[in-house]
Order: sequence, then structure tokens, then C-alpha cells
Amino acid sequence: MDSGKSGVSESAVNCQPEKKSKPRQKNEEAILSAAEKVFAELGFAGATTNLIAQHAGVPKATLHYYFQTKEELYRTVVKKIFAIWLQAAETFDDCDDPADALARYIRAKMNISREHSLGSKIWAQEIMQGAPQIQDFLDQTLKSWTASRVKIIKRWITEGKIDPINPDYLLYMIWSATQHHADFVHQINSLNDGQPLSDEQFEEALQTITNIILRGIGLPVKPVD
Amino acid sequence: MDSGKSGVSESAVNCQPEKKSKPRQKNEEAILSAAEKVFAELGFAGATTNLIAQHAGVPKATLHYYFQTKEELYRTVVKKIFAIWLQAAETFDDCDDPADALARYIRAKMNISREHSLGSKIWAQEIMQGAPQIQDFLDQTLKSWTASRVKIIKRWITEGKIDPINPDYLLYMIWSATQHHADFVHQINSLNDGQPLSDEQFEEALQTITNIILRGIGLPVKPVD
DNA sequence: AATAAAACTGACCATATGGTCAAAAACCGT
DNA sequence: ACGGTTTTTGACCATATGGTCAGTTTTATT
Repeated sequence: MDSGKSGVSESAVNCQPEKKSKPRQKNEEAILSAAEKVFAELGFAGATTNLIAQHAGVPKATLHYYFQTKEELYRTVVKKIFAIWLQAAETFDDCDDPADALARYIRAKMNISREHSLGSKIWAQEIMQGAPQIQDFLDQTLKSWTASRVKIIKRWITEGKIDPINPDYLLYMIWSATQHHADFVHQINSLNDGQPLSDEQFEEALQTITNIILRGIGLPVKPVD
Repeated sequence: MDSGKSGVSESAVNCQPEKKSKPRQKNEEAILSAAEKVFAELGFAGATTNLIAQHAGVPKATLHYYFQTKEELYRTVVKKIFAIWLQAAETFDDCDDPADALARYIRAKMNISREHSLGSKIWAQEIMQGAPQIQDFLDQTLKSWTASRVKIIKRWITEGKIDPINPDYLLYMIWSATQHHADFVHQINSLNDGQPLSDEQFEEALQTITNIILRGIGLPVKPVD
């Protein structure tokens, strides 16, 4: 965008000295972080640029200087969430041991649920409302990713490593069980005396999910160490 | 709050009600039905009374004659959804056979997901946004219901009928796996070539969930008939 | 220091929204 | 037919919102 200048910065010694000045970077991050929170809590329509700006500690006009429209800001937030999703998707690798592969994938998804619950909520609301912004993702990236993993799971089945279940519905169970801990964290906390799950409780939830899924498809439960 | 007459409970909907005039009944239902759809698709903030009125086929002023405020309309919708939730909750009865009880409960929740996906989405968005309208439900009805079911599950464990798992996290799995088919029906359809699941596919999804859950907690899978 | 470019923001605007109201229309018992 | 009551709705209003812009301040360059 601002690449028109000819002068080359002589202080190109920073870690990520791409093109963004330090305050610019800081403001953008503050706005994006505030936007993630407000979008998650109020939905796209309920979030106001004014409120997001307040949370970010900048005037509304400044927000609109960085992001022309609310929709552009929203799309930027969604793209960041997508990147995180991709990161977890990669942990589902094509290894020979289904127990290992699934346990690792479930753990990755659970960690994301805990560390990025706001993003997960935005994503969920997007899909619930018909995916107006991410339909292409569903039709392309997600579809092909799912197809590739279904193939792996089917191979496990033909190799007799796991029970014959429909791989699609197994994946849905993993997604729902893990994402539930992000999207419904408020409900979970309410049932936990208003307290967030402790590290131990979270680990227990993860183990419960992992054990049920693995046993559920005919795998031996890994011994607890 | 009430529009004149003394408050009338609308639970136990009759076929031929005597208290409300026919056109009134018809309008109220049309508005509530439209509201459910619009709230689910656009969220509370995104839904406009004007749009809801259009969907219901009445002028906006008429909508506001039946429901003073958007919030009152929303609360009425949420109450109806709550009634449906209660209905499914009752299917989780205290019988001796965990496999039977759980299978029945899962089936009930799945049917609700299919027949009331709009309501489920509204409910989910409510919780994701911090349950501003239903916090009392979480703290009271849901909490005590959950506690009673946890007790049953624990008894099953001490009786050696199922593996020792944490009952809370088992319930979360059941909720998430079943509600996923309502809240994320759009995503599921996208991955199913844009088609809703057929009756057979839906039944297969139900069986997959049931089998994995039951086997996952150490129960024998019911023979397929 | 001088100049240009980039960053910032208070004030403003057009539009959309929730909600009101008065008057018209439909209904109803007599 | 008649008077009263309930429904219905077009027109209207106050407010909030997304977005703009012109003018100011900061930063970079020479």
C-alpha cells in the first residue's frame, strides 16, 4: 500500500521490518484484538466501530483510517482465525498410528479452543448465520482438507486398525467436542461454579474426550502416564 | 409488559384455543416464527423489527402492537426454545440401563437439532455472547438438571456398568455432538455437496455418535437390526 | 530549519432503526 | 343501527451508526 516511497530505511535491523512502522503495527494489533473481542461478544451486526475503537483506545476515525469499513475489519479478523485453523489442521498428519494421530489432533484443537475462544466464537457465528464471509473457505479449503483426512481414516478402517465408522461423522464429533470448549465456555464455567476450568480440569476434559473417541472407534486407550 | 389481559401461559399449545382470537393467534405465530428465523440468521442485534415484520407479512407497527419491544419479542422466542430443551431433558430418565438411557437421550437431542435448528442456533449465540438473557436458566434449571444426571451417571460407574469417566465432560460431548448438527448444519451441508443430510445419512450420523459414545464409555454396541 | 509525507482526529453527515401515535378499520354486544 | 372496544397501520420522531473530511500534529528527509 505505502510502497510508493523510494527511500530505503537504513535501520532495517528489526525482526519484522517489512513496511509497517512501530506505532502503526501497535495500533493495528490493538484494533484487531479489540475487534475480535467485540465481534465475538456482540456478533458482526451488534459490534459498533465506535465500541471497538474504544476498546482499542483510539478514536473511531483512527479505526477507519486503518480499516476503511467495518466489513474490511471483520474480514481481517476472520482471516487471522482461519490461519489458526490451518495450523491445527496440519497436526492431523498421515501417520500409521490412528491413536497417535487422533490424540494429537484432538489436543491441538482443544488448545486452540482454550487459547482462541474468541476466534472460535466468531467462526461459529459466521457458520451459524450461513457463512456469508467464508463460504469459499467451506467449499474449497475445508472441503479438500476433509476429503484428504477422510481418505486416511478410511485406510485405517480397511487396514483393520479402527472400527468401520463414517469418517465424516467422526470428524464432526471431534470438531464439536473440542470447539464446544470455546464456543460454550460461558456455559461450562456457569456449571463449574462460575470458575473457568483449572489446568487439571481442562486436562481431564481433554482426556475424557480423547478416551471416548479412541475407545469409541475401537482403539485401546493409551495408558495414563 | 403484557398487552392488556392478564398474563396467560402459552405452554401446552392447544389446537383450538379459546382465549385468543383466531387472527391474533395467527399473527402472533407468524411473527414468532419469522422472528426465530431472523434472529437465528442475523443475531439479536442484526435482526431488525422491520425485517421480521416483512417475513411475517405484517407492517412493522403491527409487530410492535403484539410485542412492545424487540427484546420482549426475543425473550418470547427464547422461552419457546427453552420449553423444547426441557422436553428433551426429560428423555434422560433414571433407568437401569445406561445404554438405553443414553441412546434415547442422544436420539432426542438429535431430533431436536434437526427439527429446531433455528432455535438451537439462537440458543448457541446467546451462550456465546455471555447468555445476557438466560443466565438465570444456566444457574438454576440447567445446573440442577445437570447435577441430577451427573448423579445417575456416577451411580452407573460405581455399579461398574460404565467406565469411570467424568460425567460432566460426557454430557458436554453429547450436547456438542448433537447440537453440532443444528448449529453447524450449514457447514455439514457444504461438505455434503450443498445438500442437507438425507434421512439415511442423518440416521447414520446418529448411529455413529451413539456408537462412539457408548463404546467410548465401555458399553457394548447395540446390534444393528 | 525547512519541507513534504504520513498519521491522526474532532466535527460532521446521510441513513437506518426501534419505537410512538393518532386516526382509521374491524369487531361486538345490545 | 349504534356506541364502545380492540386491531391495524401509515406517518412520524429521536437516536445511533458507519463512514467522511478538512484541518492539525507528528515523523521522515534533506
